[in-house]
Amino acid sequence: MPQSKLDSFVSSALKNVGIEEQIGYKIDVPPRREFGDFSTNAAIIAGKKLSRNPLDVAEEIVAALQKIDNLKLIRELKTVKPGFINIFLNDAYIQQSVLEIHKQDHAWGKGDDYKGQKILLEFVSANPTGPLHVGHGRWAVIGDIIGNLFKAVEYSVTKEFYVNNVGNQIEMLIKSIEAAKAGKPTPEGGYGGVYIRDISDKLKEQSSKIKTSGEIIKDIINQQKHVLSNLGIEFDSWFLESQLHEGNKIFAAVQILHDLGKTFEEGGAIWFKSQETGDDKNRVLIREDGRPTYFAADIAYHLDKYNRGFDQIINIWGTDHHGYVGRLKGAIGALGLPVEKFNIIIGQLVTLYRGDEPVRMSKRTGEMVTLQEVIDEIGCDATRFFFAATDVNSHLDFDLELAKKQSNDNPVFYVQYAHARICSILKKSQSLNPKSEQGDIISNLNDPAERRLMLKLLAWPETVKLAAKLRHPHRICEYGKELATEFHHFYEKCRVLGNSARLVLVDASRITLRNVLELLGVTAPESM
RNA sequence: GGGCCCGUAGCUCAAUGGAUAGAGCAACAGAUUUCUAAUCUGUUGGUUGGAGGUUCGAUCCCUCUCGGGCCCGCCA
Repeated sequence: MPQSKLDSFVSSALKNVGIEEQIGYKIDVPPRREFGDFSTNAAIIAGKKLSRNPLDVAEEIVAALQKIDNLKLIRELKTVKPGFINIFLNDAYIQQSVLEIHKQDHAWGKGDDYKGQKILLEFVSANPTGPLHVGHGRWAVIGDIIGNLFKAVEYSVTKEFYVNNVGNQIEMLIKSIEAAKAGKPTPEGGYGGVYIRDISDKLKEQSSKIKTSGEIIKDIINQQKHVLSNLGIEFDSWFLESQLHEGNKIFAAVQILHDLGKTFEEGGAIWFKSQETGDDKNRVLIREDGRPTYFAADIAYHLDKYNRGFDQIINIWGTDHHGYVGRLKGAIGALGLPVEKFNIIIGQLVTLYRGDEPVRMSKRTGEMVTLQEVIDEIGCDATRFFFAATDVNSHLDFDLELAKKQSNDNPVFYVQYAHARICSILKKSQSLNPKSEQGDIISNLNDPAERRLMLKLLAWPETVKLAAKLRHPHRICEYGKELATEFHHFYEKCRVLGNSARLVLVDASRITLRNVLELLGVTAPESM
């Protein structure tokens, strides 16, 4: 597509001015239309490198580009101000590229940049001590879409959910349920809330299949799975912490650290020398009473991930775990594993509001808004789009009132509406115009609105590539909104029915919008 | 006390170091004999928290500062 093609042109033009290496220039869509369809700062950077006037360098690059392209892709080149090169594309090239969209159809936007690389993506990993809440929803959606982005660039992705089904929290859960069953108050540090009562009520029923603590946990996990599936999310792998205990993998991992001289004993406990890796203090691996800590289990878990042979291991964690990042990376390094394969995406938390009032989540009282309630209230599509549309580095204020209220002019509907509108046109065109022919009609697309729409369509593959590289699902949402805007604009300006070239363009828009929504896991309705 | 993230229009958020900082919502004024008005066009709205610095160029990088969120367990 134009941008990647221009990129190869510019990089070979740079050789003509004596720049062979990567200098980190960019090819952008400029802020104003009169600056061209694309622009590059290559001459500015090259000028600095060569200690020459950037404008002179720009002229030379332009001359080289003209020779390379031979007037096929580029209609005009302009050098401006500090040394930008503004690029105007040939209409014919843009028009022909639109035909490419039809050929690629479902593959349109996908690439094979990372073909064959195996990647493990772990996210959500909520404790099986209660229902998923709104906060989990953010990671669920973000993780799922990052997974889709990775697949779009041909990573082989495994989506994994780690279940902490061992430890104090589980014991506390069982105690809380037993207390509720006996009509006693919630124990100190225990869990409250309706779901605890639900479980204890179930336990009282003669017919209930749920009896043991293992079954209680399993039931909670199944409920979590169910909610995720209501959001369109299926994990490839559910990794139970108990597997590590049963397989004796935790002690094995600690043994490796011990053999490498990374542990010591003090106060009856075995410690990891995490201070050597930059931690504030050393951390316990095996407690005084012989039980391993969560940290030890997590080390074993990540060792297991490495042993499964992934090229990249990625975790999505909330910022409440950020302090733990260095420690775990330190342990991985201490094991002699390649730390650079391991990346943790830290996301900011969701603050829930009901109007102006923040809704405090309390474990104790169990006062929380569950993910399922949100899905029930605003629907799967809106929930996904809402969580995906914001950079994970930003705090997200989730106002339930607003989410409900907006459900009618929520951006997701704006994008879906464009798709539905298109389907309606195409349906109508079939009855009016049973044969839509090919040929050179595509060259009739000369209206500015048509051109803008075409250029936006052609930006799709680059958008996917960049979003995958930066792991930024929100860029896909942004693109969806922009494309919908361009389409609606085009629709107002240009009558489609009876115009074969425009029908081709509309169908290309349909394909692109559908692929956008597909990547986001949002339905692409044919009517609304 | 130490660390991580954030601060952009009234509100919710965009902007891979680029050109005159953009959308949606809200407010105001318009557009429908016409392919879906869940749409479009226009107006109002900004010292990018503040002060320095680096750079041809800073919302973005560095230093300081103010404000907000989160973390600093032999919890998970």
